[in-house]
Amino acid sequence: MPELPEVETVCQGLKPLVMNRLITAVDIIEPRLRWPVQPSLADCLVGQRFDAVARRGKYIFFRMPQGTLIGHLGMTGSFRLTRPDDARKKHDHVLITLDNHSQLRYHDPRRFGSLHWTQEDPEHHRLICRLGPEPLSTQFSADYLYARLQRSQKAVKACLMDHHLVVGVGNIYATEALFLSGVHPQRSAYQVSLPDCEKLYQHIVTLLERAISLGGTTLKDFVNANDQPGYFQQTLLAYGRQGQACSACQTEMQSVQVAQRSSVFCPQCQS
DNA sequence: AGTGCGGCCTGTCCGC
DNA sequence: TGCGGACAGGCCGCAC
Repeated sequence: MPELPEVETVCQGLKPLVMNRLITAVDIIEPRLRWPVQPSLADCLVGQRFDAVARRGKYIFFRMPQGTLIGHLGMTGSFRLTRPDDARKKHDHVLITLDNHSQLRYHDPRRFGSLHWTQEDPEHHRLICRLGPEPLSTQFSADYLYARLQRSQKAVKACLMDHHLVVGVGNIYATEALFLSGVHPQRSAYQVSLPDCEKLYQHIVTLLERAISLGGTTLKDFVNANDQPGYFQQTLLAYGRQGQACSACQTEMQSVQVAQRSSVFCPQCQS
């Protein structure tokens, strides 16, 4: 499942492959994604050239002269570069043919991802304009986190995963940051102290930065791989470890539902 | 206004 | 071995 670091890696990997390439054809094989792909997408894209590839949260911006293609990978989405005549794989939904005899393919078994074309500034797009700050920007800080948590009755984990508060913190990183900070996922947001916010902030940043740097090491061949990066799974201390011993105190890790997401925690270390 | 939940999907895993 | 059902997950949009 692509989290922010994977999306960042995807962007950096795609950039040299598509930059300045002209789109010569677009085939929409399966329009039923998270939102139906606009039928006009093909007409909009043909003749456009890739000016830039950028990330905002978990969204990818493909900037072109007359608009921007906004992509989201959902749970299982991926882009890969193929030859136009390569056999289509199951769940290859959108094929974008480039002028150098290559083809950019959007592949997504669960179809939780999306593709949108917009002519306006993508920052003004309805899916983008209300997003919170980037976690690795100066807009995000312990003080900001504290101020936002103070005015919420929700569970702290639900807040961390709320993209209107901060983007790019999914279930994995929220679970890990809470464990490393000793904060119970179900604690009310307004009961998280400033020192705890400083810990949470620092762990979120460190986790994301480390994952991005590790993602970078596999950057070269990711377009050919499925999106199952194994690197972070080796270092996960809480996510997916229910029933196992806590790495710090050996207490059995437990799991609760928070905002419809499984949340693993150590009942001894987190309160 | 803030919060909670339904729904969109398929691959994987489990029990029978 | 085959089959059905539960589960996982990002995130919008609706209902309360």
